[in-house]
Amino acid sequence: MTSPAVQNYLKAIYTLQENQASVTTSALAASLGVSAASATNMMKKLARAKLARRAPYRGVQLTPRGEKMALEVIRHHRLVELFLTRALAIPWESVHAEAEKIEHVISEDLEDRIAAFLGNPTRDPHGDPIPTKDGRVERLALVSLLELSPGQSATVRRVSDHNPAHLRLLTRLGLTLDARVTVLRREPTGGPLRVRVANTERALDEKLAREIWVAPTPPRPTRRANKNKV
Amino acid sequence: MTSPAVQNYLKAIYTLQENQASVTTSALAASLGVSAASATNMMKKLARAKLARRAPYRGVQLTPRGEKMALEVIRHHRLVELFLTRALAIPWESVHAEAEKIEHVISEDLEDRIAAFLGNPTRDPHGDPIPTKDGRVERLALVSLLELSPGQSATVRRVSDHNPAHLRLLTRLGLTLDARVTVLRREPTGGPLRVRVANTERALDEKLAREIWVAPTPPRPTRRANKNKV
DNA sequence: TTAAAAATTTAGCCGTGACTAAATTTAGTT
DNA sequence: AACTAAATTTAGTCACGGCTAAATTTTTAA
Ligand SMILES: [Mn+2]
Ligand SMILES: [Mn+2]
Ligand SMILES: [Mn+2]
Ligand SMILES: [Mn+2]
Repeated sequence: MTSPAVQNYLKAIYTLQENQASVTTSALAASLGVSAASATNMMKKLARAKLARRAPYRGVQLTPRGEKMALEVIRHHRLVELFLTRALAIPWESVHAEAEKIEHVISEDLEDRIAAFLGNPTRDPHGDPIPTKDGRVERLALVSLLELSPGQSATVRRVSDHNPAHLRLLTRLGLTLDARVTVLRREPTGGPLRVRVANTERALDEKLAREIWVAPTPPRPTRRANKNKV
Repeated sequence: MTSPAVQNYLKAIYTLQENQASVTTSALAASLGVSAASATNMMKKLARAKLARRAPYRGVQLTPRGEKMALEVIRHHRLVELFLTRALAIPWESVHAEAEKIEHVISEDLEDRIAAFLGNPTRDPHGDPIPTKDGRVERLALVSLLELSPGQSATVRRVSDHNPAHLRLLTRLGLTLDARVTVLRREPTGGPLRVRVANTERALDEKLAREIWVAPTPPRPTRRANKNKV
């Protein structure tokens, strides 16, 4: 019923809304690689369809209906990604591009079968949460690796999936999901981040480090009380 | 590069060419559920693109390039069908509709991985041959079950995949691929065909029987020479 | 052979989702 | 407060792939 174009706009708005409450024409246009005029057009269309609210010159916000539809597409996307890695052993840097197309064409029935096959998973291959069928998403409380201070340890929980080259690099560095990483030091502004992964010291480009999301390990307890783990 | 619409027309022309050398505007339009005017338009476009030759009022024929492209889409379709049955146990009556959409969006790389996963199969779940990557298709020498004379036995090798209800019925009747079937008798014109499958007598609608393609079993050898099997 | 019927093409239109260029509004200076 | 720069919207266009209605060609039947 809704076209791939509409689905892509909804998805993009949803994602951009994680940072800004209202999504700006130029942000949306940039995110989709489309002219500002095209974005304006579609924003109006979404508003007409009650999928978004729009204030001219002020951007759009998804309505509950729009958000639900965005989450449905995102669910398709992430299920397909995970399915491709699981069923065909496709590397994590390649699944995004395929899912970007397949997400628009699978039926609800196929979605359900894929989800069942995967055991109703909650995370995609890059650590992104998979929305439930009724449109609920876990909100991950993670920090970028870049935000850790020297000495802090953390576990990799999510990585950006948009740049295949980055993902290949992360694989080579051992920075895959659930990997333990310790920040050693930060070189001068804009310089690389030095970290230790699997007992090897690595230098991470700031751009790359920003795409790695981690759960910090609580600071090593001081002396007594060593067994307060759950 | 080529749109889903173009791919669907190429596929339809290819399929219709199995019967008529030149594909007629109305046949094409009917096969795609589109107006004759729309078919004419696209036929011109395909001719312009050198994917088909066209003589006004006389129909179209695929060029070698057009045929190659048609076979590529058909390969995608049949690989996807088989993959869905194998990887997700989706019943054979449901895979066609899904494949009809997915065929247009998978990359060459994904195609290759699916083919490898399936062990480079040569038949889809309905017995249709899967074209090779370089565009070769096996031409099956089968006859419709309807054409057998009473007493003849045969093996089911291919069934039409377009009608899910028919496929479900065939499953219930045991008329799946490689099933042995014997024609008992034909009721008066238009009447059902009586057959035996798995030691049960069944009545098949003419319409249904026409969609079942079989390899006839050579007539029972007379007396001597009973072991000439390979 | 000719008239009627059927098939095909042409003409003109529409919605979708892009685009560029121009107009307008908003945001940031001095 | 007034300009200027940046962002956004409007206006107008395009390709695509549909459609209907009318014109034309081919086929069939009288
Ligand atoms: Mn869904
Ligand atoms: Mn992705
Ligand atoms: Mn291919
Ligand atoms: Mn099929």
